Amino acid sequence: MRPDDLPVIRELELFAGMAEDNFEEIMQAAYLQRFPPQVELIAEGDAADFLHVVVEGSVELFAHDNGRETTLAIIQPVATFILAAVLRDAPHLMSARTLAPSRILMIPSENARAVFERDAEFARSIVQELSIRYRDLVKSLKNQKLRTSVERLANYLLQEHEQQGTTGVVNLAIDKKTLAALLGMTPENLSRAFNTLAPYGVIVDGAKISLTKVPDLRVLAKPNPLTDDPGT
Amino acid sequence: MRPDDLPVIRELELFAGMAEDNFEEIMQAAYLQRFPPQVELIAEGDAADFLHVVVEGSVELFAHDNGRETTLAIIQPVATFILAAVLRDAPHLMSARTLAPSRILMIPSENARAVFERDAEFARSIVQELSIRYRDLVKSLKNQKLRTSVERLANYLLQEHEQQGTTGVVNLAIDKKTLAALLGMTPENLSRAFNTLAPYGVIVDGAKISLTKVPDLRVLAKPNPLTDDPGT
DNA sequence: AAAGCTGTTTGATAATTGTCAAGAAGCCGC
DNA sequence: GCGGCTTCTTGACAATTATCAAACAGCTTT
Repeated sequence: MRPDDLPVIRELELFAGMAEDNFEEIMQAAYLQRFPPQVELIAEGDAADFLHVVVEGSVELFAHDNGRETTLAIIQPVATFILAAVLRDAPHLMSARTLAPSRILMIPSENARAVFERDAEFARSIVQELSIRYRDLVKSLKNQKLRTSVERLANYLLQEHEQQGTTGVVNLAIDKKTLAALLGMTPENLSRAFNTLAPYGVIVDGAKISLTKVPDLRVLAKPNPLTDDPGT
Repeated sequence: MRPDDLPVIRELELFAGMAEDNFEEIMQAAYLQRFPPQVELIAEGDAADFLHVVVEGSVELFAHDNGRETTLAIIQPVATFILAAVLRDAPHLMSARTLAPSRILMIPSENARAVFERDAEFARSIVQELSIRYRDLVKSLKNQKLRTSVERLANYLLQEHEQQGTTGVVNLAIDKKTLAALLGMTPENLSRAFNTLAPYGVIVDGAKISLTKVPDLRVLAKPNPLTDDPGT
């Protein structure tokens, strides 16, 4: 592990409050590994042997059923994933693969659970983290059930637009195939959805999306904090 | 509160392990109330003032967006709901209404959080409960994104069939309008989905559904523990 | 029994989304 | 530069799902 990685991980909300010696115990059992893109880190149905932390790069959580595949979330650094499976010592419900070259911290589940049992501050953080993740999932489900694919795309663009600094340009961090899966549609349909949004000032140039009529786009998208705002 | 309610609540996994005096503190601050059907207990956007426990009856969790409404879950006794909002002291993402005449235990959020801060056993239980709920939501999202409406209905019937004792008959506990919303479709479509399942031995007589060709139905539904089995 | 509910079903039609096939655009290695 | 590759887009079509309108069934009320 690089010396400058540790403080960054320490500052993750999940670890920030815990006792120093517990943090050290966890970190000594953990190891940091580099992965190239498109490596499957976790497969659905596997046991949850490690709590994962994306330190660098990005990770896609996806799932199969029925011969189809969908993307459930994209994890950006620095964040943990598959916490619930680790805490319940249950099989993974989702698979995970790297999207970019990534560095992943892997904490053996047993160590994470052991420290959780005795460090009240860590337990509190876990509850907060889980609650946030739960609520984000509720939002995803509402998004999926209550909106059309064009509306989902419009809201995604507005969301990214804000997070990227409201400059009038959105850079897609993931390729369009993955974005389509995340938004619950086929790549062909995503392409058509972008065309549908052209009259609302959405100009596509590869991964660079310009938004020239944000107010119009907002009228179409009808963004709603109770469906869109992540992390609350 | 009825004298025989307390032990039932005490045996909920959420409360089972906690210290007796903490349990008493929570229960003294709480109150149990009766509600007729179709009463809105919680509205989206409201503050999470109480942790709710369905002691008797049933509760529907639903949400609005975009002028549409969908059902996210049906809560059967004895179970808690809206735990995540309470823990984060954040606005509700879902509304809740009684479906049947119900008795609801309402625990002031502050008391729940206070005891959570000091009772490690309670904290542990909350983490387990939250993890289960998180995983159930992942399953709902997979169900919604990876299956057609007919497949969702088929799996719902098989699921209920098992839970009701595998007798060849499923009794719908909720009306078809609500079931349609839960499965993410319109009532008209649910009606047609039942017709589609007729060749697979699904016979509808009001709320009584007979399954005469379960193996055939399973071939169509392709049930998957990682998408269907609740509470793991 | 008639009237008025609510919940459900059916029919006709439209909107949305997916599938299959092919073309276009960009990128990489040689 | 030129293939050869991947990614994305477009077109034609099919499947799925929703919408609107009407009919029907089972209630309760009068």
